[in-house]
Amino acid sequence: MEITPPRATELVDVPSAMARPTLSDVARLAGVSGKTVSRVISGQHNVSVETRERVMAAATRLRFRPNHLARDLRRGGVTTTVGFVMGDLTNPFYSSVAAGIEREMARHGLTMVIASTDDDPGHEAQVVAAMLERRVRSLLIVPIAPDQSYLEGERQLGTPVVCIDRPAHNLAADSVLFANREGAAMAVRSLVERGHRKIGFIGSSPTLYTHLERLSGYRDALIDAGLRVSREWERSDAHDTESASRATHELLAGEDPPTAILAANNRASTGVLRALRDTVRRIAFIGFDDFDLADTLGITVVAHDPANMGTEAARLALTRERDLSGAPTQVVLPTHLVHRGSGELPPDQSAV
Amino acid sequence: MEITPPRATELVDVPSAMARPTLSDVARLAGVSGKTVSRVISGQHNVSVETRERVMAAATRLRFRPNHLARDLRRGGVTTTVGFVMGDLTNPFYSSVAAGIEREMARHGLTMVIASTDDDPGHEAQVVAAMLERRVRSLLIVPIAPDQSYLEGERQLGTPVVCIDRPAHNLAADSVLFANREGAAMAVRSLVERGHRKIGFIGSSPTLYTHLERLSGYRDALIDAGLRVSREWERSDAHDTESASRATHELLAGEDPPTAILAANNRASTGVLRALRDTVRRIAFIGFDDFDLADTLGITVVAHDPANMGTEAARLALTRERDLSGAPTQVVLPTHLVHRGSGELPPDQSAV
DNA sequence: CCCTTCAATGTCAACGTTGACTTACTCGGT
DNA sequence: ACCGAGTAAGTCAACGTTGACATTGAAGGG
Repeated sequence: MEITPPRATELVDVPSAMARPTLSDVARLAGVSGKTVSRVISGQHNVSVETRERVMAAATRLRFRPNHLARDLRRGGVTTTVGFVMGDLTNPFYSSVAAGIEREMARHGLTMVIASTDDDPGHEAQVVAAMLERRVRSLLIVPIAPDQSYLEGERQLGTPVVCIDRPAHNLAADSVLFANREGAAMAVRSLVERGHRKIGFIGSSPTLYTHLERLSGYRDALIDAGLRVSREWERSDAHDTESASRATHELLAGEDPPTAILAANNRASTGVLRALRDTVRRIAFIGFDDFDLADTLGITVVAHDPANMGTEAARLALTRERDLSGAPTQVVLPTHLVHRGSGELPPDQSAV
Repeated sequence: MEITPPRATELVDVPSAMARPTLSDVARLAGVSGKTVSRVISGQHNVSVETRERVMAAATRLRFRPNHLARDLRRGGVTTTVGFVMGDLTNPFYSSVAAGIEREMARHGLTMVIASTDDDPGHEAQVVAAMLERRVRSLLIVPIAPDQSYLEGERQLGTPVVCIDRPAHNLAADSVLFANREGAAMAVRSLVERGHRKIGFIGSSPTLYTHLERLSGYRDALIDAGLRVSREWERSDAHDTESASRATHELLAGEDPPTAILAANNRASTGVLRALRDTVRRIAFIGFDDFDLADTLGITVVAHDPANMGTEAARLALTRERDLSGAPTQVVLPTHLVHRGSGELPPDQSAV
């Protein structure tokens, strides 16, 4: 008995992956030229109804999907994609910003590409390069590297650059920021009004713009109130929840501990709250950045709208496309104090 | 005195946006052929050192960025981009998944495109189409539409499809899921062990896979313990924080209120916690999905690892690329109970 | 009935890059 | 001096689509 070898057609009939149909495949099946198919799929009107239907039928049958790469290339390399470069997608602050960008861009038929620098300054240029090579039509970035001058050329070459949450270094780019100083100052003033004289500040990094601004606001408000500014009450090394918690413990274990604490960001807040749970003293607390359970927990915060920050950034980018040479715009979004109880506690007498 | 008209060169010298330099521009400046530039920038080795340096210098001078679109097109339309379609980027669960995908893909030199369906089932196909037209090399999706059969063709055309958190409907795709039933059952068993006989369930939607699985786990565990299953204690209409909070209040205001509550997801948890704050009774509580402050607040949860879910999904997609015809893989990631106090409260006697 | 106008469709080249091939040298061995 | 092998470089076409322009035929005006 002979062993029948598989027929060639059998092998051919089970392709692991057939090639995607192109416009020409559709054209052949519909019996028209490629150009006509092009017209149909890009919705031009000068095509007869019968032809249009025939083309549509052929396209559907072949499961044709126009190749956006080819289209963008032909149209001059300007894509319908915008890039967003941020530090850590896990941080709800950034993801809210991303959601705001995504929504606004989607309204304009644009798609968002995300890349994370993992909060590594050395990673920024690399991640940005990957986006530019994909010809994003604009670049929204939360700058982390100490210098963004390398983006000047891109701006000149027609790619709008918008900085989010922090201004760029050595680059005249549009930016969207929060009223950081004023927010921190409001928080301090509110605490002072409740009788606090010793207020701690827990922040992340002395090189970070938002940290510095908020710290300035904090100091200015203390000075304006005629109070003492003390380095002892300022911590700039709370990079994450863990270190913020530790910093809080240390602050409270000091000789002359504060009766109130201001946390410079959401991560720090989480850490401070964890630390405060272990203390019998009732420390007043205000956090910068609102968060999910803050209302439930009665946490007073300096609130703002991160999604709106994304929206505004998207708008700046879209506007900039139309006037590449104009002076950079800086949008400052308001912060406001949301009183929920934790920031309204009076100074704990046992701590004095 | 005559007015000198601006010289043509002056006008030309101030272009609002000059065209991006191409490979040929670099070639011209370096005095070599385009192909040689191509070799240099794509790191091929058969180029002399001097030529390479000359080309690099020219490229730098012109701020040349290779056009990835053109490259991908020439190379056969397979890009270095993967698509992630999810419901709401604001939900920390999804953003953690996204972070996991992004990280794993970045390790392989791939970029992630994100699009949100805004939890609108009708939006899914549209968003997916946009990605496929951009020729993402694989598609990771949190399915929301009642039917994904429209993706079968894409799979056949060589685009891996991986479903995240929920399986697809009418589509043989790889998927990554959590052990939902088991997680919910564990939570119930733990509550029963502490003496609870009446346990409430607050979930989001009777059409949602995770909801149904978790509800099944809850019911099964009750039945296994010989306890009564009552529709009165099950709520399937807590779509957001607000409604979860309301549902909790209603549950507790009932004739025979539960002494413990299981929330089916992080949004529901937030709502339940808000509602419980307004109650004098001490209700035991367990939430599905871990969250930032859960440890600080002493909230017992059914925990899992969303970032890992993203990582696994990315791996499935990468594996699938190499064997498009194999049977679908289903990865089930473990859930485990994290005891923190809220779930270990005994039944409140005043509530009996 | 011819000429214009316009709608429907087609032809061709180009977007920027790279794979397949070819060409021009150089070098070592005999 | 000659050949084969190897290295460095170049030529050309093609990826899938669309803009510019050309062609066809029918309708409408005089």
